[in-house]
Amino acid sequence: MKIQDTLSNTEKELDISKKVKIYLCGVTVYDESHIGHARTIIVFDVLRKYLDSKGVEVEFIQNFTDIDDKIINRAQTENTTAKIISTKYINDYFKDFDELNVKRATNYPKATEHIEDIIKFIEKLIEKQVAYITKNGVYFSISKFPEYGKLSKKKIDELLSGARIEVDEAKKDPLDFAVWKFSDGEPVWNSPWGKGRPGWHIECSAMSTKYLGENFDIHGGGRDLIFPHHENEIAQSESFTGAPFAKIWVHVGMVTINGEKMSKSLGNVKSIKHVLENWGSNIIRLFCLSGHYSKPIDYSEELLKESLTKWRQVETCYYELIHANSKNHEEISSKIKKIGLEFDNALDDDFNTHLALSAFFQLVKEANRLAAEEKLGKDDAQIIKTEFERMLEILGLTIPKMTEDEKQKIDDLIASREQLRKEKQFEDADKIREKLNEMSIELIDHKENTIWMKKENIKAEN
RNA sequence: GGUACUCUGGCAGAACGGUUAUGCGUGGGCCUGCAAAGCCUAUACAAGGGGGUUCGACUCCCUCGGGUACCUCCA
Repeated sequence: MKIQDTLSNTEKELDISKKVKIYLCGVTVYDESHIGHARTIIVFDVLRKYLDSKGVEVEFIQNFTDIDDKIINRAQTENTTAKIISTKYINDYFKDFDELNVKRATNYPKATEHIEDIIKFIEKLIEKQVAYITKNGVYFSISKFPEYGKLSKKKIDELLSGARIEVDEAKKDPLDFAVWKFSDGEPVWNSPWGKGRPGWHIECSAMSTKYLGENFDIHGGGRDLIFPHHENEIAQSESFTGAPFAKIWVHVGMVTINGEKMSKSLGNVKSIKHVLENWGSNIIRLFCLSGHYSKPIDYSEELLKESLTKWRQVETCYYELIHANSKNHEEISSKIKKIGLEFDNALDDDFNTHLALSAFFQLVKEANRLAAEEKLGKDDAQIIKTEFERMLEILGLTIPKMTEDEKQKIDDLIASREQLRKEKQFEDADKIREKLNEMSIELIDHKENTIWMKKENIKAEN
């Protein structure tokens, strides 16, 4: 499997002959998660499920930044503690992402629970003389890391001319960044240098090393983390170990709204909760996977509607497959195999989920075609269903399960409708159909039989 | 201002130095008691502008322009 690496700007082969170790920069828990977070995390979720499906063991670490100025500010305005704020939003996070059918990470380390590790990390940086102490805190000295800027492809003098860097006379270089900030206010921890709290970037260096070792396979996050976050992580970690940090850097493009970035100031942030309520998890996942992960994707009703159309086809396909009972038959196994290969090839080639989805929809179309032509036999359906379910699992799409009781009830209603139709009592027959519609059950009349499908209720559709 | 990425038909989005992408949408049809769903079929002569290389460029090179992101916290 090849993946584009931001650092070398080339495609790199991911070694799947042994356990794959992934570190994903998660969220700062000071507010609701939004659709941008969802995209990054869903992309990594599919990557992970794909590796799972190939039998590759994956260790997946995703941090929570639970100490940060924004959390503290929020706590102050709400007259509460940072701990309460971060706990609340971590709970919200799990609620949202469980509903999005994202598999839980191997571990979700939190900055506040790794202060010891962070302090040890900083101690070594000081020992190696790449970090120094000022009256404000402990700073990493970028002049001690000659390769600074290699990830973001920035030159140090160009960064300086950006002129938007706050001046701190105590720092040796304006670009030096804090690994430890002195502070008296809560929350606060003791350190060998004085009371305070960790800087932002240090937690990821300390925690990734702790859980995954010095050199792991993939380090990822949103594109906006390339600078300064990941650049600084590289500087710290490679200074610490003297060895290369992550093997492959993967960055997921931004979600824009009408071509603009989502931001609080523009007031265009779409929370996951809100979008879930209107569209549900399947549509969101299809939407997030509809473009190449590295490119921006524009959030629009039109695109979501397109995903909805596709989802309806998928639902139909599923119910055609489980009800298939045609006596006719068409040889399809080689075709299905080919589509499955296309799906895998797409993902192997820099994780092209758009092409993988089109392979998936080809499969759906093939099944629906056979059903329409009354040629979907039980055995054929089984062959297609195996492949269909494999893809569904990797993409993280879910078709709601129904109880046997519900199914029986539906079958009974269909049987009485059939009777009425035979007796040409169409008005009464249609009443039953309407009644089923109200239960989100849609009937599909085939020549030989009538089958039903349960349509997911999508609020935005109404 | 700098840096990175990007610019394909109404929208989304591929491949490839020379062949129809594909999907959504739209038109028509099939199926049906009627619907719905689904299927079939037709439909776009697209490549930001300008140059160049080439027998031939959407694909390579140069240049101009547009967009987004980053340069400050951000997935």
